[in-house]
Amino acid sequence: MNMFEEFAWRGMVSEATDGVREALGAERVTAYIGFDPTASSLHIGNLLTVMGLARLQRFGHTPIAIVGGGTGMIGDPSGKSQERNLLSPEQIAVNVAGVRAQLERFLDFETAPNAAKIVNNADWLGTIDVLSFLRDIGKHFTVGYMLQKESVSRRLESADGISYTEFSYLVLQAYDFLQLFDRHGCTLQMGGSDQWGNITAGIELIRKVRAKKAHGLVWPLMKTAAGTKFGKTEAGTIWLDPALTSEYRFYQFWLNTDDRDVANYLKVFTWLDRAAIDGLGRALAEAPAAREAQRTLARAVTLMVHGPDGLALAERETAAQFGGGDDADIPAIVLAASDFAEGMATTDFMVAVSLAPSKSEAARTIKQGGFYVNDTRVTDERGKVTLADVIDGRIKARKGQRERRIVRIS
RNA sequence: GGGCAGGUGGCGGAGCGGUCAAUCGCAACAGACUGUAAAUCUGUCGCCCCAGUGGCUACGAAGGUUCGAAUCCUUCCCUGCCCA
Repeated sequence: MNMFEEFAWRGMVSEATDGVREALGAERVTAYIGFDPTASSLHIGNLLTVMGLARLQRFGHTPIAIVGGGTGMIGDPSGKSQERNLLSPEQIAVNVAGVRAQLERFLDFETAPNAAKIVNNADWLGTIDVLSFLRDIGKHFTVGYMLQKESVSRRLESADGISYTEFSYLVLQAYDFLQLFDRHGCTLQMGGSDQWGNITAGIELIRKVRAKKAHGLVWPLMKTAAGTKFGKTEAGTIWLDPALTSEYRFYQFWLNTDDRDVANYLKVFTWLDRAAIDGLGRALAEAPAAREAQRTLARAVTLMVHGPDGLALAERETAAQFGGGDDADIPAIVLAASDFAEGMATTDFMVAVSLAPSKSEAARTIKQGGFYVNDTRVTDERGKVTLADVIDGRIKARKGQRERRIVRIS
């Protein structure tokens, strides 16, 4: 099975240029994917992209990750309904460094002959002057062509419009492809299907100025069965950086995967082969409550992202949170005993342990019967938490069925 | 530069002088059910308190009219469409 077929069965081919399949089967290809440095950490939406590069490398091809230090200054209109806020150059520099460090965990940058590379498009976008850019690159794009791009046309039809800045993005990304073609012999660009327009623009540019054929391959945008955006939860984005999303939360995200999505996720986010994934699909159909498939998914992805120690941490905390484990494995919040000398208002307590964003909300949760101290439902929203609630130096607090906190009193 | 239409809560979108902290949908939160799933049903969904026919802040910004303004007027900022 060549790489294209592998991608196809994993559901990672949405559109591809003619000849990609043959090219990937016959030769050693250099391919790239872009990463937007909009944050200092990658999130699980990017993980899909990272896996694309990692798979590419395993098939003997050479992956290039391009960190968009230049294009990040502009903002890609694809898939965005509104103009983006521009980040400062300093912030982008910080983000580029963070993203680069994370990528190094997934790709092999050492082993020849197909070691991965990371490049920053600020290297060429930051140095080209306006006149050269307009003459040498801009000349190859007609406005009509650009207007036809879905990313542009949709924004034109929206109430917000599109600025000249974002309108130009397409050309910048096309120029990236040309640069990588010239510098690294890169002939394939991959990405999510929202990138198709940008990718084909690059292919066109290479054809026009170098008279060479380049390729594109995009996968479908990941959606959840429930129709929500993949990778977002109530708590926000799931980041790869454990400082932003703990190993436990990361693991839990995968464990809570909808039955209908789990097979797709296994294909995309793990290295498991077809037989293993089919087997897990059967297990899920026969014993859905066991959630064997979800468990395998959560273990595999957590191991890959956070390593064996991170996985162990996540599993210990899971055991503690959902029975059977030791409470000591749940990170405790420390509050001073003096705060409780005269009792702390329950609503203040909830805010202090971040189980409620405001006292009003805390009071509401209590009224609705959603707050528990030491597993006993609290009924008085104007009551207090006192030292009498401390058991073995700790207070257990819980909102709803799943949000738990261990508070250590010192 | 001219004309027209707009800027309302996380999003979409009502309201167009008092009864508006603001209809409704989505998202979210709690409860029931359950498999830490989905679907469904119920409740909630600006902040604060001494919890009330309570206080405060908020309908792009700043002023003004009025007993009273998200709603009227003025200026400014921003967006879309059309014309130049």
